[in-house]
Amino acid sequence: MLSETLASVPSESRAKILDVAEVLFARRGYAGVGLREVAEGVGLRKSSLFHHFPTKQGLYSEVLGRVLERIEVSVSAAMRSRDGHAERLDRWIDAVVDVLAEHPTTARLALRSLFEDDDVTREPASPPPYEETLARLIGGFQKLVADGVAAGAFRDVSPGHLTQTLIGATVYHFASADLGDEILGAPIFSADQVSERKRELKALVRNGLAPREPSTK
Amino acid sequence: MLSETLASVPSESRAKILDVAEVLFARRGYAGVGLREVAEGVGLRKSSLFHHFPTKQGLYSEVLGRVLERIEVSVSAAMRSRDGHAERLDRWIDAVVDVLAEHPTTARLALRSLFEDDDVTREPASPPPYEETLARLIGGFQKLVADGVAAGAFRDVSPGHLTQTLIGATVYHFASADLGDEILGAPIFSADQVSERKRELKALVRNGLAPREPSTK
DNA sequence: GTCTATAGCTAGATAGAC
DNA sequence: GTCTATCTAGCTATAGAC
Repeated sequence: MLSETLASVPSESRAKILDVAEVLFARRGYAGVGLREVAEGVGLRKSSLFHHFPTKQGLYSEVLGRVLERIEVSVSAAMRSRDGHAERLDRWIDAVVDVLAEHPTTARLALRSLFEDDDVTREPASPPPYEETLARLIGGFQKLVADGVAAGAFRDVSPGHLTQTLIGATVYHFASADLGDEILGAPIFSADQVSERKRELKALVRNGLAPREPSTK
Repeated sequence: MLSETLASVPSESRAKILDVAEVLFARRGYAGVGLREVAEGVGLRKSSLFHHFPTKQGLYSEVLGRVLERIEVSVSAAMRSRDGHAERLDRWIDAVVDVLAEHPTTARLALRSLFEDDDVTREPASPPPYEETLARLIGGFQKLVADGVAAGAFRDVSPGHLTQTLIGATVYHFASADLGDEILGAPIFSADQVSERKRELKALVRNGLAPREPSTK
């Protein structure tokens, strides 16, 4: 237990490598980044990286895993509440937007993990370790929507399609960088635009999912 | 004029190269694809590609250009109508979903052009030729929303944020491949799921953008 | 844990025969 | 227009000294 605690403290180099690699992989993807470039960013020689990460694939997997776990921590914390379905959906949006807005790398890497799935990590037939995290994240959201529909809090939407829509609306948005800035006319990562993103999304979803007959209220 | 018509007929090899490259670039991105692989798919030797496309960057730019023009043709045809704002928004969604659903490569390449912008084509400082097409597409949609808001057809949403949301909801959706299939429990490119995508999106947007007080209607 | 050196390979691109 | 042959440069990864 004690030794595990000590062992789980990453060496300084290891943490630095992960940080540098995260920035580069986010920008240019797995194939677009060379380990030489990573090493230079860290201040090491290329071959020293192999002491900490035996393969490039392994490094990439760990980078993706860290990012997805970061998202899951934020989201699962926000969904523990016992509020109504609409409120929990609001909090899901808040949590996802906040965690994606925190670091410019997060959404880009998450997006790559969502649509590049098999082709980057394709050579080893083993399933990537971060897929489990991803499945939990998506499953949790889908259940929230399905429960809300069943309870009559939302109109009869397809949980799967709404999931896809909200992933696109959050992850794509914060991955869009320069183009997003141009479309909004302001930096997407600025505090103003981040909170406006939350407001706009929550309003669209609240209105879009409201049951047809405003029955009880 | 006549010579231009003749010259604009692409040689068979040229067209084949573009087709093969489109599939590969969609799957693995610019850096992830080697020209040897492209040549093999076409049935040529690697060096023969350079007769048709002097650089890899040029080939990639042409592939992206074709894809974005394909989208623009479909979308601009659908928006020529003189209907109301809500109806034109419906048609925009129909057109975008249809063109993205037609070929599995389209959305993936479009997505790459949207969020990888500067980093793939980064070395030559010249602006990529397909950016103009992209700007027209996005500008057209933003104007439609802004006009609809000004006319009172939609509630007071941010055109920029809605643009981002709908790009994500359409382009990301059809780029998500295996994961999308898993989330929907059915192939995203199947006819059923394509028309359900249209229904779900149009319903969400119609309800989500409806003015607060159902005034005139 | 970091280094130098290097293996082994593939990349994009060019030269020139046919 | 396609080919073979080749150039230069980059890549991931390994070996072994310190």
